[in-house]
Amino acid sequence: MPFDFNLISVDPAGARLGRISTDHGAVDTPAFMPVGTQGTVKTMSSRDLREAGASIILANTYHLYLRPGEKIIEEAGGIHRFMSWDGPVLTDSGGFQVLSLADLTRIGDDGVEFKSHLDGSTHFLTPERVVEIQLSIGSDVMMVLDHCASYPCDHPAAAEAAARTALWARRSASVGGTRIVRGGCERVLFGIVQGSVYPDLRERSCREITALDFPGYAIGGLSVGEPKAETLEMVELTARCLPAERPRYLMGVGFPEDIVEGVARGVDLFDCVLPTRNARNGTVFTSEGKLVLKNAVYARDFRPLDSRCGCETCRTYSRAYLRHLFNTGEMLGPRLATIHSLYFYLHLLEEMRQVIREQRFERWREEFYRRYGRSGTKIVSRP
RNA sequence: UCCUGAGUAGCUCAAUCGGUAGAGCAUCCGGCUGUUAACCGGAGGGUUGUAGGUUCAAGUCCUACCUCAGGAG
Repeated sequence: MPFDFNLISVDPAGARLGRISTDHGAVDTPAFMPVGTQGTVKTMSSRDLREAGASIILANTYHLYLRPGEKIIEEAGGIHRFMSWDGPVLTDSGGFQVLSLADLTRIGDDGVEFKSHLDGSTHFLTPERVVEIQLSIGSDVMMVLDHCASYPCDHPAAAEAAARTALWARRSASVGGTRIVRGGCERVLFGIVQGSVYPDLRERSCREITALDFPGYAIGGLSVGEPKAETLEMVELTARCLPAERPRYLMGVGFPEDIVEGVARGVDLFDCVLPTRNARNGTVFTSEGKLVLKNAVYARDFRPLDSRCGCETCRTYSRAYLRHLFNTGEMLGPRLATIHSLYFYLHLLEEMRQVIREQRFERWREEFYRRYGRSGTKIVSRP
């Protein structure tokens, strides 16, 4: 089945229900993509991911290119076979690494020069080369190489990054178009909108990118340090400029409340390291807010992490036990915490799909905040 | 009983010629947004075994005692 996006319904509030079809299966949207940068969602097996409710995962072109190298993944039969994940895979282009590895990069209109964070070797990546690498990796959704500007970023610099992103989008699409059939599977290329926090730049970027007719569009360069109100304003504005019949992907977002607000503004796809990274570092997300496992209050708290959760961790283990695992440095701790937080995220999205289907997203959102807290960062009730 | 060595933060140890006590771990608390992250940051915590002495000044030098370890008998 070729790539397709079917917009099923739109809630009166603006939230969208849809379905993405790929040769590796379907993704009901709005959806959250667990981040598996190096071809693994840290601590999670493929079966764990399925049981947590994942339908699509994200991997990173830059990291896989450095290690093990895209040729090895190609020899293995592609990323799906290599990591034994038969669902859809989206690969990020490495555009974010332009920002996160800023000390090791030099950027020009031709492309980006990376100094490998592993061995210091230098690599020059062009937008064309990044598409070719992703074709070798075998992802279902490829992202164009973009220039993700830092924050704060003045207007001229943001304009330059957005213009470069548009130039690179054209060059990316010139490799084989925006839909490429390879190995019996259709691979699609998503464009990325930039423009920092400047409405005029966001609008211009939208026009330039959508002119290239990508099968999907990402909103990039947000949640890089700007105030939340600005993030939401940019999401809202950008979503309005994007074609309704194509999926919209808000890159790198976010906290549960950020995702709820993104869905409310018509976003279909999200990814973020927060549920996995924070879990490994001892903080999990629950229906009542975040829970910092290492805190002493949980030493004798024998309740599950989240009484409303049905994950393996919550069905089997207590807060006190998880705290013990973290305090002793046992590796089961990060694993059980990751299982929980991903389950929580993925089921939060499932819940949102349900209420959009039933046209009651707005009321549900109020209920969510009553339980979770407006700030979304409160410590859950003490024992 | 004698000889030698050692007693400093909860633990393991630093501290120059005598100059006004630090670190790692542990504890407690934060942070983490397209992963350079099982990571990073902060805080609390001391009558330096006890009692004297020398000195402007003692964790440091001297005396006695206490405790521990090793050795001798």
